[in-house]
Amino acid sequence: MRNRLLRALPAADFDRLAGGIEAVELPVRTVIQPVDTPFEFVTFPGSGIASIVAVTSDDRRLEVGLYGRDGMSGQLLMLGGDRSPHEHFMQVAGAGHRVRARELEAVVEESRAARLLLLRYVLSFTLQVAGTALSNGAYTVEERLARWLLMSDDRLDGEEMALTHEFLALMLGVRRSSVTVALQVFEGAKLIRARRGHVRLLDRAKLAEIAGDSYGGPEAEHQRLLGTPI
Amino acid sequence: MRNRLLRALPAADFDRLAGGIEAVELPVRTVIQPVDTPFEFVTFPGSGIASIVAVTSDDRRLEVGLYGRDGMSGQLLMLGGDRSPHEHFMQVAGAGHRVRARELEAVVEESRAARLLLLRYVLSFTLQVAGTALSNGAYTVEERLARWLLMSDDRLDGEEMALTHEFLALMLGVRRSSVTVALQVFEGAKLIRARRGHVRLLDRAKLAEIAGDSYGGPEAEHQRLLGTPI
DNA sequence: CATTCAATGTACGCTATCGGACAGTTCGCA
DNA sequence: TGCGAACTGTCCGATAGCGTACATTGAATG
Repeated sequence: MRNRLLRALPAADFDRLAGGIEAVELPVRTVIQPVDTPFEFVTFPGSGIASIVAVTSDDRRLEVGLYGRDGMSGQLLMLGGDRSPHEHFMQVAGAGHRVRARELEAVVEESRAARLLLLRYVLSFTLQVAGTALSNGAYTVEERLARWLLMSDDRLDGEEMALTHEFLALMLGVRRSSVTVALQVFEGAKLIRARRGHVRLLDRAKLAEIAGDSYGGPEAEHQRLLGTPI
Repeated sequence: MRNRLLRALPAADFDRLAGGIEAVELPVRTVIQPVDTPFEFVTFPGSGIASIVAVTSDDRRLEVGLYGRDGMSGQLLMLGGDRSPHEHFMQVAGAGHRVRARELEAVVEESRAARLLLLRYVLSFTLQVAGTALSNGAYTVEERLARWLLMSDDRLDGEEMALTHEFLALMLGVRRSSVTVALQVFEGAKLIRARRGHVRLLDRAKLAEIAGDSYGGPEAEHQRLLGTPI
């Protein structure tokens, strides 16, 4: 059980949930939560990365947030919602656990500690989304790409990530070739090592320098509020 | 008392708060909530518009969200936070009420109904922020400006809004003259009436057409979840 | 009523990014 | 082992929006 939220849940609450917890494989492109569909399960990844993507009616897509072992799919459930206008899908393959939304709701209803824990996660998530709004509005493609790589790396312990330029472009809402060029710049500066369909970070510090204020704020707040790094 | 959240609060909870509720004037540029400062009050505007702005270390500013009589300043308080990395300030002057953060926390702690109400507002707010991320990443200045005007107008019942191009540019993270030009286009098409420091919407339907999917989704969800228009 | 300053209109060259196309490369599968 | 599909590199003209500067207008104030 590698998901940080499940691990941080008070033992009594965890035990109450335990019977309903189900291990799941999360291959790349798995849709964890379809658009505007009533919540059935809440998924807690233990590894891999899930993207939350807004879809426009002319079928453009843009990432508004992401999570891995630090989060879960039911952010809006915690706020009293029953569905999400965004799609959640696995951007980097992984595995995790899931629980029926109703069961989690029941536990959270009764346990103040569980509620506070998950709401603090939702807080951290909200800051991340605000950070995405800022990035998209005020930073260049290169800066935004650096931010994205750092955020993903945070959730993967420096593992190599299986990602194509095409996917990255989708996430950032830019052309595929803009990503290609930016990655070349990073590789030229030995900040990353890129191979067909794979990226590994080599120099987080320099990437953070490039990302500037688009990276770091929400992450620091997460650490402060949840008491653990992402 | 025109704030929708205060009005929707169960009578018993409202009465518990009532002693601590204080009427406040909210002139333009009033800072309702300074950056990274522990919450002291939660402000419920009854009129006017508050902007939530992210500030970078090189002092660029960009709006991530806004609220008026539909919202309150303590979004993060409801999630267990004690401060916000964003600045809240009045973009259009108004008036409202405020309560000590502790008092609101105490009421929410004990009243499930109050908690659910305010969390549903936070949900709606989160969708708005995600909408800002989408707008900033995937829409043109004209589309984003149309969205902003509509969102503001929603909170002002068609009143004229006192706004300069400079302020609008700040909100959208674009040049002042880009706003000037876009407003001219709108005025030329008789969608708005602009005078020095003032804008009034004349044709919401056409503006919504221009804004496209950048406007409407979060607003519809708000209606569905809170049971009232914004 | 004159003055001053904020707000607005406009112009110009510049840059990032787009949209789209195409060729080369690598991978997995037949 | 060879083929086809997916991925990556590169290039082109087009364009939205930038940065900056300056002129004009209107409102408020002495």
